[in-house]
Amino acid sequence: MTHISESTVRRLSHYYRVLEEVDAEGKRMISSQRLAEREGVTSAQVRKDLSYFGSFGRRGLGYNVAHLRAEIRAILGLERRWNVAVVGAGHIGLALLAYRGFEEQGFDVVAVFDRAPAQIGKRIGARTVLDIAGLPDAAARGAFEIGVIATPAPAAQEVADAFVKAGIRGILNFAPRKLFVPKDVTVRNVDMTLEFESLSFALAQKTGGRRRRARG
Amino acid sequence: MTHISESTVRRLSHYYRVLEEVDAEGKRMISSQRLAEREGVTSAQVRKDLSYFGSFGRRGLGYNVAHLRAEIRAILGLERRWNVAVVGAGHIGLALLAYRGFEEQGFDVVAVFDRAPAQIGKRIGARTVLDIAGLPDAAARGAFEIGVIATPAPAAQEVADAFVKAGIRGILNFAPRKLFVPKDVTVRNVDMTLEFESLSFALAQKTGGRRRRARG
DNA sequence: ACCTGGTTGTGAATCGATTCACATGGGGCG
DNA sequence: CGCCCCATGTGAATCGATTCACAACCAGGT
Repeated sequence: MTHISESTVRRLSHYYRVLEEVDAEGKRMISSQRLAEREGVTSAQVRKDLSYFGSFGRRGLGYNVAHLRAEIRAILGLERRWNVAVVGAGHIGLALLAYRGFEEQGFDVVAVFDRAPAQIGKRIGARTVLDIAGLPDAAARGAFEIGVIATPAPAAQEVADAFVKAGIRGILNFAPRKLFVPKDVTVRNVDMTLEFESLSFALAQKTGGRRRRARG
Repeated sequence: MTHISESTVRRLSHYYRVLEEVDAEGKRMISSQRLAEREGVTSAQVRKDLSYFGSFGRRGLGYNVAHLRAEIRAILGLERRWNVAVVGAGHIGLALLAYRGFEEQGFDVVAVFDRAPAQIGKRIGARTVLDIAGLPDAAARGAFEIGVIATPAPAAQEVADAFVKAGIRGILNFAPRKLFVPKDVTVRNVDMTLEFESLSFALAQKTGGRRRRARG
């Protein structure tokens, strides 16, 4: 398949959400134009994104909401459920465990690992924090397909290496550190500090009248 | 100033982190090459990013670590502290409040708002959950410059509108919904479900041998 | 003072993603 | 049936970001 850009995949997720809503509103058909408006992109963008995977619409009519929704669901691999292991039982790890939204979308957090003896054995809802030493076995057993890194930055690469070694090929990284992994492993990063800094930059630009390129 | 792309700003944040580490390691100088390696980008990218703001290096020598760090700090607007208000005292809101990392980088969560009477008045660490009705006054008083939306999706746009009306120009949105704001307001989105879906897509591609463009 | 090895800063070239624009196909109505 | 309006799917054009490649520069050694 011609390579699909990350932006396209992200937009597909967005379209999927809009379609869920539109479906709930009882609408049968939707045009690329209206789908686009709800996500703040152009209609050509919507059509181009979809065209990478097939042609799902009907000229003159638009897209059948339920059908397109099912197609995107299949494209995104959401027809099955995915098991997720979280490493790090700190604040982010706990928030992930407490949040039910992922289960609704097909992602089940089936295990939590930590390194600190103080954490191991602790119960969190229905789950027990496991010793990180057990990670390779659990992964080998096929207990999960996605690994989440919710540790402090210094431990992140180490945990990533453990995931990779255990055969995990999808990693969600919350640690503010670039991870190096083989190219058949996919990493997505969520870095809230970076988002705050990005806002800080934008605000400083606006208010500060930031100086131009100071040469010399 | 020639428009700075979001990617450039994000990379600056990354460089800043690397410089903190390198500084802690006691190194005086660093080349664009080595700075690049640690973030998995090219040295030309590093130099180009920096060149938008000035020329901070010395040919033949590289960059002075402490100096470059200070420059990026200034560029990102991190020389001052920023006050943050969080709307939504659910799991994400609580995780943000519990995490100390933001304070270290200069972001103080000074207020938490919620709509539900059951939440209002509740104490969270040193803070008390406030009635959302008080948001405009607090913002008008200049109590905070950045707003975080940690509500369920249906409430997100409404909260964004309230922030905008109150003069807030930087919003961090955790709700899985596109926000529409005037163009002088900056929004950054953190959407964990979307990241999971992006991983799901990648994994499905790998294992499934996903079908090609099905025409007709 | 000159040469050598190293590194920046940046215009030009390349690459990839977005947008344009239109031929193609579809339904409804008279 | 024939006409009109509508909306998709997609090649071509555009736009923006990344990478290339090299002149300019720096320090240290001889």
